[in-house]
Amino acid sequence: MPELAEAETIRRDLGAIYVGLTIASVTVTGLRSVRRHEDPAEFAARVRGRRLSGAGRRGKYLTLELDSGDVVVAHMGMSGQLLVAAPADEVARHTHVRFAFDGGPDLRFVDPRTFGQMWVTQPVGGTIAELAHLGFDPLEDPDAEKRLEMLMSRPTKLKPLLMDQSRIVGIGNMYADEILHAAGLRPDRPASTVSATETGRLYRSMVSVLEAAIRERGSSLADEQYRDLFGRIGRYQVYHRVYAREGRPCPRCGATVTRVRTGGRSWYFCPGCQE
DNA sequence: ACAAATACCTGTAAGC
DNA sequence: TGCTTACAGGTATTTG
Repeated sequence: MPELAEAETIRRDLGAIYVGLTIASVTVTGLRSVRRHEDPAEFAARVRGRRLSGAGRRGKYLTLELDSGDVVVAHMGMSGQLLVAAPADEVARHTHVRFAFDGGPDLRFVDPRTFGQMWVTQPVGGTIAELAHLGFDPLEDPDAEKRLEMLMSRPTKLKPLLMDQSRIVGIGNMYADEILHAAGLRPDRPASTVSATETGRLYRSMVSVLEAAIRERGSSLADEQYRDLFGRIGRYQVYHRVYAREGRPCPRCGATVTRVRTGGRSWYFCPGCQE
């Protein structure tokens, strides 16, 4: 469930709490969460006893760098949470993986829908093979604006384009709608019809929405499924202008926010000021 | 190349 | 009070 802003919030807190600490033990109780490993014991054995040397992010994927050179890659899927816990704390329902640290709190992976997963892998020349298909980061890549411009020659509709992780990473259903509203562009607009001026606006909207969302520690919706490491909800949902606001007035032009369903997914936009 | 539907799961809310 | 249905931020794969 976390998109870029939520993953980035988790990454920063993970780094602050756990980098430098050694993983004392790993307990896997949910086999599906480590499904890339044939044997969950192999995952645990490769991680146990290693010191965490860094906490990174590639799109919505979190990367926990180990002193062995291995990297634990984690994706929250729709419902995954990484939570700090005291060793004595009761183990919550749907807890699939537990890490105990020397001189630090436990880290627990809780994921009811089990779309999330984690695995350990060895990067080759700094590249994680399983993440090699991912596109550019809208905030981290210094050439992000130019790369976005290059994508605009395609006939693809803007929303699926923004959400395509092989082109741009980190943007999901929610932030795609918010970014397109901020840019004043309809989600079904073919990218190839977007002018240079509009592309500039799209780029700046992408940056400003994502940066603001990170400042507010991400978005938690009505179900409050997104939680940070400490179990706290985000604050950016307060600033949402179209997402999950069907039937309400657009804060910019007053027209009624519309929802259309396609591909089993909801698209929210304002028919008044997005063109 | 692109668009839409489906599969993978569980939990919750809404409707009857 | 049940029971059924729709829906939920993710990715990957299949079908048209």
